[in-house]
Amino acid sequence: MWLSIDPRSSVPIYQQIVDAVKERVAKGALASGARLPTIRELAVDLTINPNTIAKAYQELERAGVIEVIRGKGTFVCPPKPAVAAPPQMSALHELMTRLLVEAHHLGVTPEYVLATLQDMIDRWPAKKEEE
Amino acid sequence: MWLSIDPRSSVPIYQQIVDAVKERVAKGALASGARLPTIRELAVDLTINPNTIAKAYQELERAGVIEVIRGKGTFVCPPKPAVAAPPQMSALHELMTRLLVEAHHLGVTPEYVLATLQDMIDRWPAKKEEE
DNA sequence: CATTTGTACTATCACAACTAATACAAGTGA
DNA sequence: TCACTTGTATTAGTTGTGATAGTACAAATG
Repeated sequence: MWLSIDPRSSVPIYQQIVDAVKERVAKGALASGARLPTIRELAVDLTINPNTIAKAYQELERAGVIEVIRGKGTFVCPPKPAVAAPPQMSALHELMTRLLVEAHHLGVTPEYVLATLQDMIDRWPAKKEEE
Repeated sequence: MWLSIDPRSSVPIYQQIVDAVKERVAKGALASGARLPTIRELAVDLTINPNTIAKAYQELERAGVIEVIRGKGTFVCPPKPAVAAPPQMSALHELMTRLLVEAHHLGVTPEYVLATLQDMIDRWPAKKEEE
């Protein structure tokens, strides 16, 4: 299947699902319009409660990542138009601060972080260069 | 004072303390050798239970950020030597992935993330240029 | 040796995550 | 229209974590 969950992780199951779907969409592994498994299917597949899947899907819908249609299923939303600095930029800012703070305590220089991030972007699966 | 805690946050209090201290150390606001408040002082100051502070300090000690000495107090550890790629690099890798994934769903381009991070590094309080 | 500082332990409360079971609502498709 | 599929809602119960409270202990200071 396309999802692996660790029930023993301290990260809630529904959050793991949210993160996994977000990452797959961002990397292009789940294209716009793709259909996700139904709540009941996924529940059987991962042997977890349907309510937990439902919670994850609701979270993803609030984030604007998927669209949920009763009787049909759930689908990946079209990508947002690129924006320079959205109001939620502070969330990204916070992530970046945490990144630099963690790096500092691991003895990693900011320059190395920057270079590694650049490299990661270059290798990003959904790169548009070849389109 | 030097710490503000939000008891209503979903982030555990002890975690807020850990994050705040780590950030201050990384930014140079808490220099190596600086003495932190005693557990009991902080507990009174923040009107929270001493056990909670103790938990935060233990976590910080495990992370190698502070050194705890009975009868004396707790002190900021000397900085780690700069390293290219430590074994814990995967933790940073994960943070960077999350950063790029979140950016994608906010409609922010990787290039903008990179530029903002560069800017953030330039403005980092503990910059060594003027030494 | 009194004091200061951190450590350890046990009990208790509150809350969030998860499970479970059931009933309901809305759209599909013949 | 009607059986079916799909998501939604509700209620109840279990479990684990965070936090409080109180007490006792250990180690270094001066």
